Amino acid sequence: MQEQYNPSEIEALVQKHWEDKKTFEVTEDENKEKFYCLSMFPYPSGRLHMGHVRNYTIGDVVARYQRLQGKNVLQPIGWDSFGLPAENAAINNKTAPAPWTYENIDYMKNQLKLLGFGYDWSREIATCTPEYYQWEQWFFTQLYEKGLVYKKTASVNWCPNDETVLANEQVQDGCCWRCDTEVVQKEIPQWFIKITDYAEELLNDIDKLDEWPEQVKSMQRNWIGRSEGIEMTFNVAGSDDTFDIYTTRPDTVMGVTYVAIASGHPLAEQAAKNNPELAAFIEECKNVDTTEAAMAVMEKKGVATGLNAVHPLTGKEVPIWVGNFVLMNYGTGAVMSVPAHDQRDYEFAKKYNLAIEAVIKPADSEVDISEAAYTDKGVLFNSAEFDGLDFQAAFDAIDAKLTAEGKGKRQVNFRLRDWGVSRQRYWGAPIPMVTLEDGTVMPTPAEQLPVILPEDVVMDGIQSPIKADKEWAKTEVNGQSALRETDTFDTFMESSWYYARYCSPHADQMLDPAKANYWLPVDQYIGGIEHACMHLLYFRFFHKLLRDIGLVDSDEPAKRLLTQGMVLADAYYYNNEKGARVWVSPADVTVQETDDKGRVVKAVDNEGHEVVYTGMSKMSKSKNNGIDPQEMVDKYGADTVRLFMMFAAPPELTLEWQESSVEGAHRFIKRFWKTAHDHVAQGEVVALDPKALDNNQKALRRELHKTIAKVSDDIERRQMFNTAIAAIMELMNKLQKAPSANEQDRALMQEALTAVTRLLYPIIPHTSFSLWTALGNTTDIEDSLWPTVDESALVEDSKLIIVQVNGKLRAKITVAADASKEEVEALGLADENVQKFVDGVTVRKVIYVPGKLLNIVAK
RNA sequence: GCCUGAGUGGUGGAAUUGGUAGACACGUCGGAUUCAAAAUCCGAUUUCGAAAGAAGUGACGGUUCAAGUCCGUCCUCAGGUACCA
Repeated sequence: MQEQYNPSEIEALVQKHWEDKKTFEVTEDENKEKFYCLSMFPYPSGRLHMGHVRNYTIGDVVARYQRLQGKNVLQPIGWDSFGLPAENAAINNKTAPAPWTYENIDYMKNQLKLLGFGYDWSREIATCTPEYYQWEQWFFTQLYEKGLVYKKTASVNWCPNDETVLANEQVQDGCCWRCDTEVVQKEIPQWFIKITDYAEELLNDIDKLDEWPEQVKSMQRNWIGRSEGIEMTFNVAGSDDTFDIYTTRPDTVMGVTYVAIASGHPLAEQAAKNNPELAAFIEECKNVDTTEAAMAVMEKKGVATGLNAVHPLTGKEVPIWVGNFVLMNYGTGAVMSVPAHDQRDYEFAKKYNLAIEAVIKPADSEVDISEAAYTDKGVLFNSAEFDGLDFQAAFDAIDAKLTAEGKGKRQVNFRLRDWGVSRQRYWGAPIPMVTLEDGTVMPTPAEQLPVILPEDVVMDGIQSPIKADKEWAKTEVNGQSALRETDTFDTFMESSWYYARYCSPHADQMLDPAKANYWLPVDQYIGGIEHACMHLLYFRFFHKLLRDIGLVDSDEPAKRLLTQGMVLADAYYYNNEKGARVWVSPADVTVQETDDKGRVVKAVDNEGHEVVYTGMSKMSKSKNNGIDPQEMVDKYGADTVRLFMMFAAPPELTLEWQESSVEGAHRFIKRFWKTAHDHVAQGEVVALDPKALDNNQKALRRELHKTIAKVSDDIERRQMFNTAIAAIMELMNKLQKAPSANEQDRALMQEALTAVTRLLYPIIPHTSFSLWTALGNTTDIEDSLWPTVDESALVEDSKLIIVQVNGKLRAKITVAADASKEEVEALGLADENVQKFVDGVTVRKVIYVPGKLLNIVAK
């Protein structure tokens, strides 16, 4: 054994051993308990950043821990390799997305290997290969046959200058990020999958996810957003036209003073024919940013159509307005407005001088709507026969009346919308649909799958190469000439089923059900909290689709979920001559001035541009603030980086990146190495005889076994790797100072070091692998078992009791472990310092928490 | 705007079920070792105070023998907000 800790040498040797021995390649084994540990696969953006290191280290810690529990552990990895950044990089670097992506995969794969993650590389998949996406195309055609796929028009961001569709991320302050032209909305036909058919099940099954964080479950419940309400029909006065609205507050319906419809509503278009002001407003609405956040904060505007609607209950006429806040694609494209009891309607009514009629008041007072709407539930008034009813009674009565008159019905609605999967981009899986000469739209026939995406293309930055090349779409189906769909899938499609493909990555079908059912569901899934709603919902949805097509047995894809907090870093940009933002890596920025709170006021980059500081944000390609771990790995070794990352914070917490304490992690490993070396250098040890230990040795052994218990609990149940490491550090601090004078001292040290080596193995596997052998073990540490707690070593004969007077700490006393309340109370009251505080006052009450605390209440 | 989190020393964080606030580290300061330095080792380190003690977990209020933890109102930051992944 070498005296000096030399990480680069150790890590290369151990990694080669794993590779030669195929240590982490696994097959189905019915004789062993399986454990499927999965970290969300990376987008191959170029280099790993600290968010990846965190994600994959957590996964590797869990996988290696479970392996030492004797389980058959599957830990696969792959690449979520379609997506927008590849197109941008291709344009900037004058290459094509495919070679850029494959180069990144090669580079990042090597980085993952250098970090020593125990992946089964034989299962590696890249979603941009036809071997993968062909099954997604096949699956989509199956969903089409089942009636779960349909086409409708939906709006996209359109840059009129570049004549291209922009992602939300590519729109900044309403303008194109490349040319700063104002972006408009354009309606185009797109494919949708009916996730809403599964809304109820997706919502109900959240209750089965008892090992998912409450945070995620709560976010998903709200995202799905089940509501109970009433859909009712309004007639247009003086015409046969009708339109529907949905409300969750039917109790307020008697207070409707106007209705608002979307600019794209047929009634609006009709009314605009003879109304230039309205026509202009509808045109203006086309430029409204339709993202939810923008819609919520924008100025609410409207124009009257001149039409009136007939109130379905009162028969009174109320004006129909076009509102920029109503969208044709969501709900019915029309909303009823009750300004007295809805704040948005209230502000709108005030602005345009529309009537405000209160119909709800608190149960025991009058309602005041002079300043704002009264939005609480209450009791109806000014509501004819419904006066005096509360929310639920009014709901039922109004429902009954509308139903009886055929003007409305009770309905459950979801906030969740169907999943639009069409993208007008090149670097994605082609959507396997064709349009025949006669206009028939149908799935690509099975024998023509996969629809291969050509990789040898030139990106002009404007149009997708498969749209630009008019020949690409031409094909023949059923003896007719036909045109292929040139849109590609949303990349969330690929990431929705990769976990299942890993179980049989080379199967010549979507997945091999026997293998999938052996490994699934995933036992531990790990990924960023930013995926709480979208990816994690699509992932659950796809599992149910796979189940309903007969490929898997289970209802949910993952038993346990750990959502890691994001790694944030400072982000800076400057505007180039075109007005577009250029993001600068924080590594290239010098801060010149900060305010009194330490916030950055002035900073410049290496090229002298004054840059704008936007605060801490998620490490990402788009903001160019990812910190590459490579430099740290080169300097300190993978084990130090892993240890540092796990020690820095608990996994769920957001981590604001700073490199300062990496030295401490490195020092710890060096001390661990030296302690082991010094011990081994003293030669042979005898067997430990617990009965022969003196009190100091017993105390040290108790610390050891307490640490084993704590570390096991911290890793398995709590998933708090930082406190597991802190506990090991505390133990090591004691071991370093432990004597080695006699045989039992050394036997105890041997027991401790072989235990600590395994406790640290999940976190610093290379170092532990080497020390395990150095400590005289003849098999690999991967084939050993996790240390067990010797309960007899934990027995204590005395306990420390905290003594408080009126809740304030006044003494700490040591009592026999089996002391009664009375004994502890007597000892506590007898304490000199306690006496000082109870002297001259009456003891009113004594609270005793057994084995822990005594609180004397005195006045 | 809405949904979901977070806020504790100079810094990262600990306090697991309401029971010693600041574990474990980083940094800083002092010391040992050294011709000197690096590395290493030892000690101190929430604030005020000589001490006794007091104050203290984003702000304000409440519940309790006891609150970082529970309740209410608010502030700040982060994530998501359906085409970044």
